[in-house]
Amino acid sequence: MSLRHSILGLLAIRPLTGYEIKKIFDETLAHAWNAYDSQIYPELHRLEEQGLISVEALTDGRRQRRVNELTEAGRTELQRWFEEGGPSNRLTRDEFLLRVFFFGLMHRTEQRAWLAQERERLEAELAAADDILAREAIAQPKSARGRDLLRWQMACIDLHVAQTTARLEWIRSAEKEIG
Amino acid sequence: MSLRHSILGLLAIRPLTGYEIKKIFDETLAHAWNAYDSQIYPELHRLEEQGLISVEALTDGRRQRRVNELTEAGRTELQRWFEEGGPSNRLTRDEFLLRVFFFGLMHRTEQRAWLAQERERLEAELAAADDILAREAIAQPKSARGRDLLRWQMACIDLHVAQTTARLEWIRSAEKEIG
DNA sequence: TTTACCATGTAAAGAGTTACATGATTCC
DNA sequence: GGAATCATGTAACTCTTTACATGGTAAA
Repeated sequence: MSLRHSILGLLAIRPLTGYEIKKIFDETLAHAWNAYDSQIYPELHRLEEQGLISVEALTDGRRQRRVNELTEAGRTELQRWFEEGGPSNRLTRDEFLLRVFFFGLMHRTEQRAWLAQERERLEAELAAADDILAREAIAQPKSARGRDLLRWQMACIDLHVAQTTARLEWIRSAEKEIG
Repeated sequence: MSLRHSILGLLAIRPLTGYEIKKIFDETLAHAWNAYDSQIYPELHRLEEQGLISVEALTDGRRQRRVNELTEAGRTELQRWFEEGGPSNRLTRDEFLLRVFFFGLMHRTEQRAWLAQERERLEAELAAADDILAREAIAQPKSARGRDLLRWQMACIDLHVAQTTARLEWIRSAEKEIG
């Protein structure tokens, strides 16, 4: 149930609409967790039903928005998640590694084509991550809390960058080896 | 549909029973892909229905085994997967990174406890990977094909180790920073 | 005889993906 | 007037997880 906690976590920072949540998922949180609208909106309704968030339905002019805010019960649940620490027993599922595992079954040309494609994809991903890091580097949150939050959010992207870089280097050396 | 292709890939090496497939998943392939028995057995039945594998039901004594073998159609499908290269649009879902993202919301003690727990988990994982690598290093496949297959399988684990090491180093530096 | 391993599944619930559906507002 | 963005959803399907269920064989 990490979708649930990723939403509760965002709402612990400030109240948000479903649309804003999706934007944060796509822009910043994408390196750690992401979800489709069609998963987010129903989950918000479930959270409301269970009293973990409260919703204020606004109608500015004729446009409707639902602002979601964490309740005390929601804050408690988030805290529980932090404390549980979680065994995180999830089985690994990584299509990239799966293809590498079966690389010996592929033809040389297929190997080359796939490596080149993945290299380009990862390079683009790294560039996008660098953009975010550069943009946030000039952000000057006013509160100490804001600084602390941002610092770890950036650390999360840093780690993702480090892992992606390891993968990219693996690709480059594999490309050299194959020739 | 990567479960399907991970199974077809294994059967391209040699015919296997569901039980053997699960063992390979757990021992070697676990670094790339894994699945529960309850997912593997039904998938084998679907693959048979669709003619991608053929099954020989054996009864040694009173014990039953179903040996699964790739058909020509199965080999074609696997080849299609290799060629398609795949956009692999999957959204990222990494509970580790998710927790890091929200680290600023956690208390110092929770941060410390969680980092220590994850560090131990990853250290154990690395040790297990090293075991496999050491075991396979002394394996001497007879055919050139066998050597090539094994080489990339080990490369897959190497990459997983590199990524895990990056994560572990991040944890260690985070632990130092928190104090 | 009991433990570890071999061997195969079903059922129900939960999570994620794709496709469909609608309409308002803002900026060029 | 059209494109981009704001804004919220439902339905159907697929994939994954957890729990349940059964029985054989080999070695200590």
